[in-house]
Amino acid sequence: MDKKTELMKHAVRLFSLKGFHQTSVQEIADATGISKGAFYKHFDSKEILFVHVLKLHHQEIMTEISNSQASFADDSKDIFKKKLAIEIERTLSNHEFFMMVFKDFTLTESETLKDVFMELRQSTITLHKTILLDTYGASIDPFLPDLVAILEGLMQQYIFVLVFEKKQVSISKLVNFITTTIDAVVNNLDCMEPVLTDAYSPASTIAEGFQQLTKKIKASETHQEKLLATLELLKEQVEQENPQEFLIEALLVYLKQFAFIKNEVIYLENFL
Amino acid sequence: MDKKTELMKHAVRLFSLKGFHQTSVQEIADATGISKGAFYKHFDSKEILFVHVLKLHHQEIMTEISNSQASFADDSKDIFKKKLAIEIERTLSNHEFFMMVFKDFTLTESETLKDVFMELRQSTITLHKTILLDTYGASIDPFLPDLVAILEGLMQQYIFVLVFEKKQVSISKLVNFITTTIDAVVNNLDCMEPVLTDAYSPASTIAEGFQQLTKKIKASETHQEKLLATLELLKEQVEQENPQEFLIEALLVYLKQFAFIKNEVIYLENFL
DNA sequence: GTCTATAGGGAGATAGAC
DNA sequence: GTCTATCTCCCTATAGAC
Repeated sequence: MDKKTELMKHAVRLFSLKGFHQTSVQEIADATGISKGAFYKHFDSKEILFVHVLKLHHQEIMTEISNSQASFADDSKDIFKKKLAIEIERTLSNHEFFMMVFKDFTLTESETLKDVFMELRQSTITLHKTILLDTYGASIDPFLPDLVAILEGLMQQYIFVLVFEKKQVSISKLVNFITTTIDAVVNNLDCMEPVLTDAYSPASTIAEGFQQLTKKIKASETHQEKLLATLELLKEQVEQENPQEFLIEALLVYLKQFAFIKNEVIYLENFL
Repeated sequence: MDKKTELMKHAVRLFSLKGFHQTSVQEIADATGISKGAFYKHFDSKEILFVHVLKLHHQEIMTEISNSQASFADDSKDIFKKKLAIEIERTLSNHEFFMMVFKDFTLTESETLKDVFMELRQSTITLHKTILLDTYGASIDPFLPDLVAILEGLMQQYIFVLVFEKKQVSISKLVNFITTTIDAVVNNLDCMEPVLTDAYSPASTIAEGFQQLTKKIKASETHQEKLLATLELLKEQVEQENPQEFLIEALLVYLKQFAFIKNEVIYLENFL
């Protein structure tokens, strides 16, 4: 194999593993078994190497999609699906590379930052689950993870496009569009099969809700004991055979007073 | 204002501007008007400062959504829309900060890398426009940019979720889900108003198609002159009052033989 | 709390011999 | 083409005086 290709192969691996900035030319050279000085005989800079890698990846996907052959039985929608499948498969099989952006950003060394990201992400997902349930009712339950994915995918993509293309659109127009899109999907759920079935069951959902609340309360600085005791009592009641409804309600109202856990409480409430 | 808050404010601005890794503690200290040494009396490390900033941002959005008041006339869908609007507005108003991930990744100094990203992105969008048109027909035209956004948003989000939650799902199931989702949206377009109306017109689309092709051909190394001449002839024919259809067709077939511009040619073909 | 000075460690890129 | 040695620069974080 060509030394240039070999360098690129090792670069992809290292970039994927540690991110672009966190990978030094020295490491790439070491992995390939040449010196740093020799590296610069092949590529003028680390950045140019990266550009080559990027273009190669892109070209490979494009070529494969162009060359995908339709069989005679395929209608236009089958072809559509085939092309999507190629793009998704290819991206997934190089997913480390495409996730490099985040690797580069989150210093993988520190676990702290990763934990923070996870925590914030979980909190956002809970929020979205809650507002979807409140709006479309409990019948969407089996599709909840998928609908969250759709909602978040749409929001992120539109924000991205608006920022990058520097477009000005009215937020209300955008919100209406997204809502109508989700309406259309929800109305069509009968014909669909969920993709993100995370071993979904009411029991596990309730447990998850309690767990999140406990975590959040423990992470806070105020009223820890009081809130944990409340939560414990609530758990007892919920698990009892003859729960006292008024007590559960009262405890929920009480918990909701604390703004920093309000979303989590509302989420839990949906399943009780 | 508290020095700690002041440091955070300047940090946000600088991180947004240059990315996390590209911003040094020295710069943050300078902006705040203190020395680097003093910085470390307030935050143990640059990373901890960043964690504080992240959490603050998140908390602000969450609090605002929790506190959003519904008026009496609001039904559940109005509330849904209000909450989405808050989230989108807030994210957009801090968009520099949320785009930091990319700032951090793409070295803003070098224009080369930015250009490459743009070029690849454009090429991907063209591909998606093409396959959407091929599948759903020319009637979706006014919604094309929106449908591309939906398609790309869905694909990216699912790839992200699958990778991050380390889930295994069959690609064909996912592809079916995405396709059915888009079906539902397309069937519902009558009730919708496009958001991304990029001064859309057939004429400008054709011009855009030609421009992309020219660019791509000029960027390549082989058959430049031949292909440019073909393109020029095609342009002439298209702009003529009585175009010779067989010639246009022949030229398109000829151009499509060159794999590296095949997608762009097919895209252009849709509008001729 | 704030400063200056400095430790201590990479990084990207080049020079020049072989 | 490949090596070693080196230049130059910038970084995070700390030490110690005030």
